[in-house]
Amino acid sequence: MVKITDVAKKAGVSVATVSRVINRQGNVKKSTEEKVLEAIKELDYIPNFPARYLKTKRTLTIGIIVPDITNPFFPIAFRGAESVVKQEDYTIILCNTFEDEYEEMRYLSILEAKKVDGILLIKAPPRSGNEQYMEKLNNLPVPIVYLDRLPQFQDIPAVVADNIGGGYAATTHLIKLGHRKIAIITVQYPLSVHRERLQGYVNALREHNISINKFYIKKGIPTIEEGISLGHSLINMKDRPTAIFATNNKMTIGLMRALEMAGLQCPQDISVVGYDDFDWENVFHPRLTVVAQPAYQMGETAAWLLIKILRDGVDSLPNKKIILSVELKIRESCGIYRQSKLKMP
Amino acid sequence: MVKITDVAKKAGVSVATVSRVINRQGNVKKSTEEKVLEAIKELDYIPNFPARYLKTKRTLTIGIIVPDITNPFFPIAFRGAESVVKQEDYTIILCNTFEDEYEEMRYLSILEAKKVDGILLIKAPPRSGNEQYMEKLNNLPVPIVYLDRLPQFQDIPAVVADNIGGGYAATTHLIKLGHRKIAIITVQYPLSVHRERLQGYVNALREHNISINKFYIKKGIPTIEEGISLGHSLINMKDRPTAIFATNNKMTIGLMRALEMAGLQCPQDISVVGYDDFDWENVFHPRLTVVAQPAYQMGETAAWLLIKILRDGVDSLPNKKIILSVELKIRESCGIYRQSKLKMP
DNA sequence: CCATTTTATGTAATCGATTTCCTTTAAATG
DNA sequence: CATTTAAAGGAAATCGATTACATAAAATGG
Repeated sequence: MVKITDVAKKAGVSVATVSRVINRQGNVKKSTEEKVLEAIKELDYIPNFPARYLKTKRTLTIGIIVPDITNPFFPIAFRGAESVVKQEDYTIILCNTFEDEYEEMRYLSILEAKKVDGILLIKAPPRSGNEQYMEKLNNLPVPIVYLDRLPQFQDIPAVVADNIGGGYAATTHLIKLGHRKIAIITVQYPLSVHRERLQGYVNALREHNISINKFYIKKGIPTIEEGISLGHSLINMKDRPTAIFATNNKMTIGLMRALEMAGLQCPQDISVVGYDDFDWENVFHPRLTVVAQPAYQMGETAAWLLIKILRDGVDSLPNKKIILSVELKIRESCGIYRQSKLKMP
Repeated sequence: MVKITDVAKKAGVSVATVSRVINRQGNVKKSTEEKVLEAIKELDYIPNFPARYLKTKRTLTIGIIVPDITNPFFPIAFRGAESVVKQEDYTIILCNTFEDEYEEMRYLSILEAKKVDGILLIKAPPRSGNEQYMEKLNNLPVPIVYLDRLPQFQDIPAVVADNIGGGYAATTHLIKLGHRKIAIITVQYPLSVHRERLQGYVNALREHNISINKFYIKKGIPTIEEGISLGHSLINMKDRPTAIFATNNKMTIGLMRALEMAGLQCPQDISVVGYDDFDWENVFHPRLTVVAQPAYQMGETAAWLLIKILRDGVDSLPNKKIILSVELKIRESCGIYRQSKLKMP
């Protein structure tokens, strides 16, 4: 492996000079700079980052911790983040936690040991009895920006979507179409995202004086299978809902599957609002009406925040929490409610 | 930051002893080991990886270079790879190239500089006039395993899917349904994957004595927009094909959109076979008949290969190239060809 | 032209671990 | 109990960069 001393020897200068050229700190004569550059090219020299870290304390690496990279929301957010950090020559270590806080803890320690310059964290649901971990999280030696999910109402750098607004928009849309029996399929984890979407749903119902039926509120883990099973349990209710709002994309897929298995047509027999907007949702049928989150922009913004913190410190931020708005995309999975058309089980 | 000397001081031993305990090299008395472990816990010490690298020459980090993480194939492969490397305590730097070989070159240099232990490369299409880069790729100082795409027929460690088989299976399926006018939408990049899928298509047609209509072979870049545009051009042909095989998942989505825009029903008016199998494809309509690749397993296998190389050297491999088989999933997007039902433009 | 300032370059310490080599201590052996 | 052997632990070199400090060379000004 060619190292800085080799370059120095070849160029006939000291390592200090080579270093100065590489890090363009000035105070190098034009002609020597050329000699050094020449030697670097000749030898195909690249500085050794881990060695460099020892003095500079920077790795030019950040970590992104996500619950599940196969959920299409996260790759989009990842790309958003990557697009901004690459301009500063950062590179990203990607970690999957599978919604498991222990995995998150493990990865966090590793990232700390590997001396990443900062972390973008999409939090796994907190486990009860693990409060001292939150304590640790708040005093991490490395800057951290929360993305999408806010574990508690704390004043920490974070980029989130307007989840209350999303839940509210979806539910209001269904109410305006005449639905009164509106169910919700959401996630049971103790995370802001899900609390807030449910809150938006409740707000909308309250505002229209629709009483809240607690049996219409189904919670589970965010998987397709769970979507199927919760979908089934709603379909099989005596007083079956005429519309269902699913607050998670994987559960939405499961719900659609459950409807199909039960022989129910969407939107004729039952209306559905899903969450997140992906390419295929506007092509295959039924075209889903969804709450679209600005996934890419969320990633960008979070990365931008982190870089700002890295550069100017956390106190330089005008406001730590950034809320991005969502958009209801009305397509074909919601119908007008008409008593006559409703099949009962 | 707490370092090994702090631990040594606290435990009343030398740094050498602490190091021996951490790396469990033996020759440490039980009682001293306990003292050291105690001090480590007390001080919350984690070894500094970049510093450690200087002596060990290992970062416990690998790089994965993908063309586009928002294409659902890649997150699945990523997870497969992660699932195996995490057992060896590796962590992954993920790099997106956007099918741009220059981006790939840039990332490769960075990964080299950051001293990753190995690289999993899903190649961007080679640019002409960039042959010396392939030369470099073949003599990289860091072990590399090719995944999915093989730039040339070389004897390098690689894990690929049976693309000829995939193209053949899809086309044969359509032929068996009575189709004779079978078009293909594929990718123009000079990569094995696409060459081979097309080869499978050609093989199947030849085998059934169906002449190859070069106007039925459409090539473009792998995006939804391109799928739409190539779909349009096929639909608008005087002698419109009765079936279309799309060899890329994003182009498949575009194709479906084009059919819809033209008012064509699938499978009644035209049959479609797509590529790759994702959750939603079995739920939304038309349910696509697809060639399913073992994405997760491909990631696993490639990671496993890489780790084997890291452990035992590249010469320890029984065979460098591993081909995994694909599966034709027959669903509802292909119909039996009947002359009478065919609408002509 | 010389004193002084500015610019250019080199020497050596340093970052935080691992590891070789050596010394000390303990255990085993006859 | 003396001697040999094995186990335990420490001192210091080392990995490949950056950088503080020292010094040499060039530029500037009177």
